[in-house]
Formats: sequence, structure tokens, C-alpha cells
Amino acid sequence: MRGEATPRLREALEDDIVSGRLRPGQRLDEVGLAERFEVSRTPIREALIQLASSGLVEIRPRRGAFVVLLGPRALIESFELMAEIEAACGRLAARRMTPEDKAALQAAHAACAEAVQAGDMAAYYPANAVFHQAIYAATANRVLAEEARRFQLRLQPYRRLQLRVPRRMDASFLEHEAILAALVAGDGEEAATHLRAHVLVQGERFMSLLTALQDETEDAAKAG
Amino acid sequence: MRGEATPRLREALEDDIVSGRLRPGQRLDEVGLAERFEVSRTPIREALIQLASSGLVEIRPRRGAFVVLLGPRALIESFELMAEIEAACGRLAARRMTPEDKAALQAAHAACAEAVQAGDMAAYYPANAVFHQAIYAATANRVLAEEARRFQLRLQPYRRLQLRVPRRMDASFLEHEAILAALVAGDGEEAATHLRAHVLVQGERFMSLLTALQDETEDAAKAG
DNA sequence: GTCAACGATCATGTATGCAAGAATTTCGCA
DNA sequence: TGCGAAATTCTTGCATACATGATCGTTGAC
Repeated sequence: MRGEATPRLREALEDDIVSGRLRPGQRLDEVGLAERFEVSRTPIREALIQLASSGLVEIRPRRGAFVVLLGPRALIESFELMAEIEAACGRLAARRMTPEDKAALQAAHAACAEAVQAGDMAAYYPANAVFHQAIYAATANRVLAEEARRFQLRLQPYRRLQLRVPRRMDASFLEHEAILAALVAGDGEEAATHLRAHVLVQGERFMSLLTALQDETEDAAKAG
Repeated sequence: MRGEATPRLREALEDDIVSGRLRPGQRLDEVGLAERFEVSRTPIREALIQLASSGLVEIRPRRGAFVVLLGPRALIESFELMAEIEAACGRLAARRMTPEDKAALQAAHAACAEAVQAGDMAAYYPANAVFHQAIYAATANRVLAEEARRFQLRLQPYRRLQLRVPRRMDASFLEHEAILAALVAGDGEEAATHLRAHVLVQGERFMSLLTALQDETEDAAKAG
């Protein structure tokens, strides 16, 4: 294996976490990972440190690395921050969008529309991510775009659960319509407001889902 | 050698960079640092990776670690992002400030006032940082506050140069007054607007200063 | 029978060793 | 004397070795 190992490991682990193959709270054993990826512990450790800095992993000194498990409070706060970042992206994107940016955004929106009409949630979520990334790109601010992408990744493991919220996809798509309209019209404040609400409502829906799941778990615990 | 070395090294290097003892663009030799701190290369590498993730250091594969030197474009973009983050902090803080938060903010403002009256720039800059941190704390959102602090650190090496901008301190203090008033009045949008402008103007002043310095450097290069 | 303390076991944190790529210097040639 | 190429040197990236602190099981006391 010639290429650099650490970046490859970071991406692989990142993908495992974001895709849900590694669950929040799960312990990441250095030796185990080293064996699995057929490298020594050193690049594993370096990858884990990077993931910790990007917020996907938590390293407790002398106790090991764990896939970050955001508590209810941290989740609310994270969605709130994400909402503000997205709002900022919308503000700036509305003012600076090039025709190419608009075309890319509309294409992403069309892909979302297709997924909605097909009722295909599995297709909607990546399309949704692309839609938002198109907004990031249109800000003409790479630092901001990178920050937005970081947080998108960070919340990805939790967003996945939203698949279980009924009719969320249709609502999301309607919100996208309003966002797109504001952006195309060049109305930054309007775009910011819609985007903020769009992300916040996701967070709220998610929190209710979470409490519901916790109740289920508690009931199961009591029953078992 | 007691306690963990890596966190200590990270903090030490962070401090060196933020304080300006290590200049942007400077190379960070692993062996040299290992000797200086009397540890092996391993914890040095881990500290550097962490600093890279927090944006203070850039690691170029096989070429070493360097104190991040933000180009003009990245600087503008970073200040723009910082402006949006601070604006978001203001929006939320205005709505959620407790009496304790207000007291802390007013105390920080008073410390700034003292520095201004004394004409003491060296005292004003830390006081200014405390003022902004008081706003972060008042958001009641630790994730957001942490993010704001990260970027404050990241831009610190560049802000220092602003000491040379004449009358910036007085202008900054007047802007603080408007921000404080909006926050105490609970007007989130007003606070956000003032904070955004406050940070953006810093960025703009800084950019003009930077181009001036570059001209000087070029002249010196031509002359030398 | 329960709890606490001690010891064995294991994982992490750090040090050291080694190989491959980058930087530098020197040597050859024009 | 100036430029280019090869070889040397140096540094990074990864592997391995070792020590310290955590975890878990066992044993003993109450």
C-alpha cells in the first residue's frame, strides 16, 4: 500500500461514521482498527485525532476514542449553529450567485424533485446535501463553505434518523422552493430567514423523534 | 515526566502562534520542536495535527508543518465568516442574556473603556477579546461559543498587526457601545448588524494595512 | 451474600527505528 | 562562470517496542 495511509484511513472512518456503519457512542479500538486496515496504530491514531478535531469522534485521555454521541443539548445547539451558518451562506450567496451557480442550484433542486416524486427517501437525502452544497459554493467564500460542509458532515449521523419522520421529505422540498426563489431573486435576508427556519425545523423534528425513540427504549427496558 | 505531553504541547504551540512568537509562514520542524520540548516526535506530530485541524497550522504531506499564512483572499473570507458568526452570537445573545451575562458584558466593556482612556493598546486587545467572549457566553449555546472562540484564535495572529492602525481603538470602542446597547435592549437584529459591521470593518482596515505593508516590503526588496 | 481491595490484563501514550520522498549540495559540462 | 543533473543528506511517514494508567476479574473480609 503505497499512498499515504492517514488520509485514506480518515476518509474511510469518516464514511463509516457518517453512513451509520459505526454508531454514535461506539468505541474505536486502535488495535482493532489497525488490524482491520492492515496498518500500524500510528496512522490510525493520527486519523482519529483528525476526526476528533472535526467533531465526529471524541477522544477521552487514556480511555480511547468514541464515535461522538451528541446529547440532546449539544444536538439542539449544533442544529442552531448549523442554522446560522446556512443562513449566512444564503445571505452571501443571494448577492453573489453567478449564472453557473444558479444553474447548479436549480439542477440540484430538480434532482430533489425527482426523489420526492418517486417517494425515494434514500435518493432524497444525498440530493438534499447536494442542494445545500450548491448554496455553499455560491457564497464565493471557500472558508465559509468549508465550515458549512464540516457541520453538515458532523450532523449527518443524526440526520439519517430523520428518514423515519413521516412527510418530512415533502415539507423539506417545499422549503427548498422558497429558499431557491429567494436566492434567485437575490434577496439575501429572505434566503437567510428561510434557510434558518429550514434547518431549525429539522432540528426540532429530530428532537421530537429522539425523545420518542428514547421513550421506546425506556419502555423496552422496563418490559424486558 | 508526568501528565500527558500532547495537550501541553498543543497549548504551548498555540500560544506561540497566537502571540506572534511563531510567525505565519514559519516552518515547524518536528525534530527541532521535539528537542526544544524534550519529548519525542510522536506527541509533537499529534499536537501539530490538532493545530492543523484548528486552522493555525498547515501540514503539507511529506513537506512539513507551517504556521498558517492566510493569503489576502483567505483573510477576507475568514473575516467575513467571523463577522457572520459574531452576528449570529449577537442575535441569540440578545434574546437570552441573563442578568449575570449583562453584568459580565458591562464589566468587560468597562475594562475596554479604561484601556481607551489610558490609550493603552496593549491592554485594549485582551479586553476586547473578553468583551466578545462575554457575548459568546451569553448565547447559551456552547457549540456556537466554542466555534466563535476557535475563529477568534485563528485570526488572532493577524489582528495583532492592527495595533498599527491609527485611531482604530477609539472607533472599535464606539462600535462596542452600539453593540452593547442593542444587546441590553434585547434587539437581536440590531446587535447582529452592528457586530457584523464591527468585524467586517476590522477586516477591511486590516486588508488596507496589509497591502501597505506589502508595498513597503516590495520597496525594501527593490531597494535592497 | 455483598462489597471492597488487590492483582492480572489490556489499551493507550510515548519513544525509537527504519524506509521512502524531498531538499540541498556538489560535481560535471558548456 | 553559470546551469543542470546526480548523489547525499535530511525530514517525514509508518512500524515497532516499551511504560504507565485503566479496566476487569478474583479473592478475601465483613
